[in-house]
Amino acid sequence: MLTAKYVRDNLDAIRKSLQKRGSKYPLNELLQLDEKLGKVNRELQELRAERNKGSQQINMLKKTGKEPDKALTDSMSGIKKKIEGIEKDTPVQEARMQTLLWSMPNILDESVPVGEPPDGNKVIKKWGNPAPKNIPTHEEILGKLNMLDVERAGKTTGARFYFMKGDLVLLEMSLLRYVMDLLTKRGYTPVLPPFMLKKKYYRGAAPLATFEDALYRVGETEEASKLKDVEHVEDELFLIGTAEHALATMHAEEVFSANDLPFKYAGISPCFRREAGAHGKDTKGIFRVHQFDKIEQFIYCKKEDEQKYFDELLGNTEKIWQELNVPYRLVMLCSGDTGHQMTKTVDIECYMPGQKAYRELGSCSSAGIWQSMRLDIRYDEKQERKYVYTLNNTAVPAQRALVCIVENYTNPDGSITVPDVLVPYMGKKVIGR
RNA sequence: GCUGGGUUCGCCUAGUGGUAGGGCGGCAGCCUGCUAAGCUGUUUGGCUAGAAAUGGCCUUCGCGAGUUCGAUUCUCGCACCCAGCGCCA
Repeated sequence: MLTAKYVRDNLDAIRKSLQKRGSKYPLNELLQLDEKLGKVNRELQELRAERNKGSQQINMLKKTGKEPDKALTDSMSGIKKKIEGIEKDTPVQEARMQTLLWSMPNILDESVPVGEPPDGNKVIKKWGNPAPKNIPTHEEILGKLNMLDVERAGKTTGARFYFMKGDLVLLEMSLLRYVMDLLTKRGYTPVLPPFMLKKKYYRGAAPLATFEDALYRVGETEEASKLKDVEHVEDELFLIGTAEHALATMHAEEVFSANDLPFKYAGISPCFRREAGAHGKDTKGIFRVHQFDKIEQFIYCKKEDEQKYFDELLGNTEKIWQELNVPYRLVMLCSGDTGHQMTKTVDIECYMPGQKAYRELGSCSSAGIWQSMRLDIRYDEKQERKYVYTLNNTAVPAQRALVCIVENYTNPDGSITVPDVLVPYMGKKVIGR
């Protein structure tokens, strides 16, 4: 549950973090509102205590067969009126309070460098030897092999959709199965989640702003369409933008014993994104699309294990790209680039020889307790009940990874060499020949 | 879509217009002494007093509204779950 108490208890850190992010979040409004509501709450508590006492008196009298006298019933109805008077004014303020709490950005980790992208981001590791190549775009290469058709998909569905065909489809399946096998060996449970979530739960996994420019809405009811502005309409579904969001909601409203943790999941799902803010960027091919398949790693753990599992998640992804033999680098995102609900993020960027640039192929983040507070996911340890820490990292985004493999493995004759680790899954060493 | 049943602490379950009880599990302690058991307490969230130990109060029976001095209980609306029927890959 989200409470103002959390804000009071972490006020210094929150204030510092908001400043670091350059956020316009109205913290002062929240604090003033909290003070006001606190006062009202204390007043209400006293009145309720009085009411409960009076009710007990009446109860005792009735049990002994007596009726309460007029003085008592008069004072009781007086208290009732006072309570009703106070309660009448508070819902609007409380709703505002909830809005403020829900929309508060996460507290940035100490290690996040201050700055704005792209200059503020820091390269923290490099692997492999990037070598630029003069080659056609992936769309041309795959188009010639009759494995990719974005034109027909553009006609039937729209821009940024695609038909993948032939061995390219099998290559994707090989890639996904290879990654899933690697993660399973490392103790991750494969999960095929629902591809849609109720807003009530989705808003606990990702900030509300996501709904406008990133998510597709489905299953709108008549009531929902009439009451678009009302927060409490729950009967709407949103297509997931990533399995992370489904995996975060999977354990909503649960309490674990400390011994049960951690939970390690490998979620596999299509991802649906509106890409509203990306006009003109990566418009060719399947590098940036509205629908793509992805395996996502997700961990629920105790506070003290956060760093350990962050490193583990990152290590898994590094292992995958090392085995695929693609040069990559790790980039620590700066304060201006770190997502609203994350405490810190390290991007993995793979080298694209054709584009002659490193491109983002995944994001490893800690959400701290941002998600678990909103989704009520806790664990008991000793006498205390604590919020679970949630971490997530891309394992492999299939379409983007295929672009990367095509650029790295394309041959002069137009065929594509299958990476060694995928050969057992693919059943051949070259496709398109 | 229709009809019926349900939603109570981490899990299971009782209950009633008047302080929400029991079991299991967890945690803390005691006793004991050996591969386990027994006993006691505790187990929604928050406000408040105190240096602390520890108190006091409010809140909590899916959500919202109503009736009432008082609602977990009665009434109305909503959500979700389950079963059956219908439809269906």
